[in-house]
Amino acid sequence: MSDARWLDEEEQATWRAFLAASRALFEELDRQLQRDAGMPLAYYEVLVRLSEAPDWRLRMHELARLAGASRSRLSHAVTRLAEQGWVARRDCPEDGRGAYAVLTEDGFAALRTAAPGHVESVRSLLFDPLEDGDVAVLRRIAEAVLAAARPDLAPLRQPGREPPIA
Amino acid sequence: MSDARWLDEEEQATWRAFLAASRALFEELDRQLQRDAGMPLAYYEVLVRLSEAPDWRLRMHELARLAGASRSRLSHAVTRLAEQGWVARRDCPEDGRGAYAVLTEDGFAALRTAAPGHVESVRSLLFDPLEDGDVAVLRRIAEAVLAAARPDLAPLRQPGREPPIA
DNA sequence: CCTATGTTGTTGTGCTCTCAACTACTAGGG
DNA sequence: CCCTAGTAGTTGAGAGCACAACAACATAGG
Repeated sequence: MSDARWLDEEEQATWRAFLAASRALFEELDRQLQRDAGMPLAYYEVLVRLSEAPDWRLRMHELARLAGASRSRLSHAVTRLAEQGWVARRDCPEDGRGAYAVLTEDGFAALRTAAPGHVESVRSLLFDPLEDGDVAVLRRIAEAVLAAARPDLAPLRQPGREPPIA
Repeated sequence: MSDARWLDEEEQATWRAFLAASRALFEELDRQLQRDAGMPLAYYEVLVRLSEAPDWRLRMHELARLAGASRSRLSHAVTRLAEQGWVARRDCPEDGRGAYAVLTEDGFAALRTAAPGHVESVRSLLFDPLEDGDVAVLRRIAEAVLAAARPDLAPLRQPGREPPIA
C-alpha cells in the first residue's frame, strides 16, 4: 500500500489538469458534433476512416482498429449508422465470416457537412491555446503513450530511421 | 467550406495520436478500476473529491464542479454510490434547495483499496512513457486547454505573479 | 477428411451518460 | 408582500458502451 509509487505534487497537478482538460475537450467536441451534425465523435471517426479507404469500404475488424473501437462497439455503431443510411453492410466473398462496411453517398455528404465545424472546434479548443513548439511535443507524448498502451494502434514512426539533426 | 481553417499534416497527426492515446488511456483506466474496485473512473473521482473535503462533505453543485461532472451526472452517480453504501445524501439547513453528499466509512475504505492500483495504472500508462521535461510541458498544455474550454474549472495559477526567471 | 483452435462478427444485458423537463427554493425589486 | 429571475437538485427517456456469450467460418495438424 504505502510502498505504491505515488504521484509527487507536480505529477498530481499534471494528471488532474490532463484529466479535466481531456474531459472538457472531448465533451465539447461530442456536444458540437451531436448538435450540428447529429452524430457523436465516435461515429464521425468511423465515417472518416471509411471515407479514406479504397472504394469507401473496409472490413469490420480493420475499421474497428482504425477507429479505435472494439468489435462490439463498431458493430453497434454500424447498425445505427446503417439505420441513418450513412453506411451499408456488405458480405465478404473472400471470407465467409467477414463483413464489409461501406460508406454511402449520404454518409459522405453528412461527413462533408460535419467536417468544417468539427475541425474548427478541434482548432479552437486544442491548437489555439498551444504555444510555439507545443505541437511537436504533444505529438511525441501522445505517440509514446499510445505505443505503451496499445502498441497495435501506434503508427510506427519509420522504424530504424531517425530524423536528421534539425 | 474550403475557407475553413483545416489542420496541416503535423496538426492532423498530432490530433489523431492524441485522440487515440487519450481513448486508450481512459479506457484502460476505466477497465482497471471496474475490474479491481467495482467502480468507473468517474465514480472514483467523486470519492476522491469527497475524501479531500472538510468532514468528507460537499454540496452537490460544488462536488459536480470539482469532479468535472454535470449536475445530472453527479445526481445519478450519487444515487448509485448511495446504493453501494459509499456515499450518503444529507439535506442542507442553510439552503432549502440544497443537498450535501457525504462520504461514508465504507466509501473511504473502498477508495483506500482502489487507490494503489489506480495510481499504478496512471503511472505506468501516462508518466512512465514520458521523457525528461515532458511533465512540465504537458501540465502547461493541459492547463491552457482547460482554461480555454472551461475557465470555471481552471486552477488559477497565482494570477498576477509570474514564476522567477528559472 | 476430420478435429482442435483461433478469428470474425453479432447480439443481449446492464450500466453510465446526455438532454430536457420539472420541482422547490432563494434573491431582488417594486 | 408579491412577483420575477435565477439557482439547486432530481428525474425519465433515449443513446452509446462494455462485457460476455454466441454462431459461423477459417486454418492447421494429424
